[in-house]
Amino acid sequence: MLKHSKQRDAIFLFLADRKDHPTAETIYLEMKKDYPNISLGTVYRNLNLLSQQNEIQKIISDGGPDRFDPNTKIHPHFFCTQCHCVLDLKMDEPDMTPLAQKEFLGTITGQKTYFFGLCPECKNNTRKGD
Amino acid sequence: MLKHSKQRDAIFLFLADRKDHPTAETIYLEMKKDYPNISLGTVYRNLNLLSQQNEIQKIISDGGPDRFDPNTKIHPHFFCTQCHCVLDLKMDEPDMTPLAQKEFLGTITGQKTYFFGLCPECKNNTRKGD
DNA sequence: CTGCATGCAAAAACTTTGCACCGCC
DNA sequence: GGCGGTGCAAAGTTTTTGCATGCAG
Repeated sequence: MLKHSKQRDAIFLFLADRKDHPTAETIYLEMKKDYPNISLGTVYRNLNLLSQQNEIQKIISDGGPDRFDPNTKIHPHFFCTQCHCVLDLKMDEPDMTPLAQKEFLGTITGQKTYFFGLCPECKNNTRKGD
Repeated sequence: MLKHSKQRDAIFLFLADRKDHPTAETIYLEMKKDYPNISLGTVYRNLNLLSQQNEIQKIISDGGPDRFDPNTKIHPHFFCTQCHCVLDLKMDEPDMTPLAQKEFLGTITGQKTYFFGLCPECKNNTRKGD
């Protein structure tokens, strides 16, 4: 179990309230309002510590900065290729590890699933002729 | 359809023979043997072009450099947390897009699934007491 | 006091890009 | 000759890290 520190607890609590999968930079800027002296390095250090302890989840992204999710359950994320938003995606049976483990000789301990496409909003705003 | 160029074709053909999901750097170094003047920028440019055209697949990784796979079908990859190798993982029903699309109001056009854990080799080499 | 955590800034790691030149059609 | 592709190097972006200081137990 990870020890506690003021900043680490604050980062964890801050993230717990967010459903928008913020980046380290966003977290840093937002936290500065309450902790004016906090540094970006500390934010990165603690986000990495927390995700290593599986207290938060790191969302790896292609190109842009990584994002962070307070929900550590295995669940897929959706990346909009147009507006670049990142959404949670609800589906039955998101955990494919039992199925994947069946034919695999190693040991599976984690899974990340990402979908790509147009988010509901971009889909509606995109009409023929655009 | 993407036009052809000597280097682009060579990169594509080089990758087609590899099953180890090399990084851009590896591809660059290996290709230098046959194309001594090729540059890392060209390798990156063409790998990006090819993956945008879905002629190859980019494997996003946490921390390390991205990797590239000649197999563009939806299939999961496995990252060993110990030796950091990247393997293809065989499983039934790797394409979850129909299931994910069912409850999602946007449009899903792609999927990437990554598993993490110990690869078969590392599992065997890790015994109690290590 | 002791040790871990922090702030700061520099550096590292990876990737993209501007530009002049080259080669193909 | 025109145009896209290339090589080179510089710059960009994101993340990590070394080090002196700070704070909690």
